[in-house]
Amino acid sequence: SLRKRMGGLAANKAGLQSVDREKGTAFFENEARKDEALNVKIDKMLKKYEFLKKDDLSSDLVKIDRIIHELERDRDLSHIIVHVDMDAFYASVEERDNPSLRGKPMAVGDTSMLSTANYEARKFGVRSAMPGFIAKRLCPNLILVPLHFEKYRTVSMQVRKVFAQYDPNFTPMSLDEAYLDVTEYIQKTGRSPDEVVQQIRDEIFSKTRLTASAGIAANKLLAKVCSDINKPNGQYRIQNNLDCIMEFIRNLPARKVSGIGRVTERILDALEIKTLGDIFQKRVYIYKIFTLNSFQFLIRASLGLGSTVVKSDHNRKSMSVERTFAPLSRPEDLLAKLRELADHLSADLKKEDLSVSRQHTLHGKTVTLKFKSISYGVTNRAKTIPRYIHKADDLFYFGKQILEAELPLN
DNA sequence: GGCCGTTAA
DNA sequence: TAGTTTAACGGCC
Repeated sequence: SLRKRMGGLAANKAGLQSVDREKGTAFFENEARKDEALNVKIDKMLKKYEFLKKDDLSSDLVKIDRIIHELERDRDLSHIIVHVDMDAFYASVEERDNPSLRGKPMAVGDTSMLSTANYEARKFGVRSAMPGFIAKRLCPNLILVPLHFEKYRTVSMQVRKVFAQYDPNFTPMSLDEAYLDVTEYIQKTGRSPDEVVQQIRDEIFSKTRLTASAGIAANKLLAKVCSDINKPNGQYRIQNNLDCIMEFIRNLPARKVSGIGRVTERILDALEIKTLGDIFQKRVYIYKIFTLNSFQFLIRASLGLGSTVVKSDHNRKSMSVERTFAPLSRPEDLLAKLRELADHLSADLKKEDLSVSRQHTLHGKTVTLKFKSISYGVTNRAKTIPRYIHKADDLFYFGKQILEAELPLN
């Protein structure tokens, strides 16, 4: 599909949580609304949980343990998977190229949003995805450096060249992160996983003067958790051995698993689940309360199971562009904004077409418009077209239909 | 198919 | 003064 998005109507100040959010702003009000909605959802789950506690769930448990037996039977410990993650990537690139920044709290981004903070700044509670003006209050001496994407892309290409030598089919996850399957390389060279990964990191450093951290394990889920353990500039391995994996998993906070975020953490917490070990213990309740899909995901995590497939080919499913801008409500202003976005998106489409050296390989049939209101509420409106489009005029035309159906805004 | 929510970087 | 952007996926209707 193809999505066309339109950011809207931004404004205001800040919200709060502990240090980084302030009460009494539209942003905070919106956060509070979302929070309340989550509380309601959690309450419902909790009610169900209290009922289930009184039930006899032994037949469910039999069913579940049959599922688990099958998962266990398919466990694959034959791969050595590596997750490599550059340390504070954008910030490190900026420090490298301007040594006067070293040792000082610094973040890459602007007053409205930060991409990365260096470790000095993190000591003050400055985090990525934090607005720069909030960060400035936490750390008045914080130096803000604007983004230099071209530079990060160049560095990323250098790093990827290193990866390719160890696994030609490595999976890049972003400019600064990738999964590698080094099983073959290790068989070929007869060297140890730790040694090989140390060498990858050394090579990255000698090519870029930047440090990376890495996790080594039997699958991607575990490797990803591991790459965080000795960050920055370190690596950690879980042996390809069931006992080692289980030992590692048992007391691991659920939140460490990629895919378990703030909301899922809070839901699990309400069910008295903190660690992956707890997930396994309470598997019957998870089975009864969550969808089958979510149950499968959580139970696999609790067993330390994860994908061992590392491949480079990737099919994009959508492309989008969005902007947050000062409040607008006049139709002609909104249409002008839509025009900009349509032009921008079609240019992005074309750029990717050219990089594959073909013409108009990318096209889509669903156009989505995203609206953000002055109260920070977000709504999407989509329309699927009976043909494929890619031209700016077509994006604008169908975007306009969606927009006009929503007018007047507010 | 449409819309919403969650997650991640 | 000021709270992003892009992509993917799941759930539900």
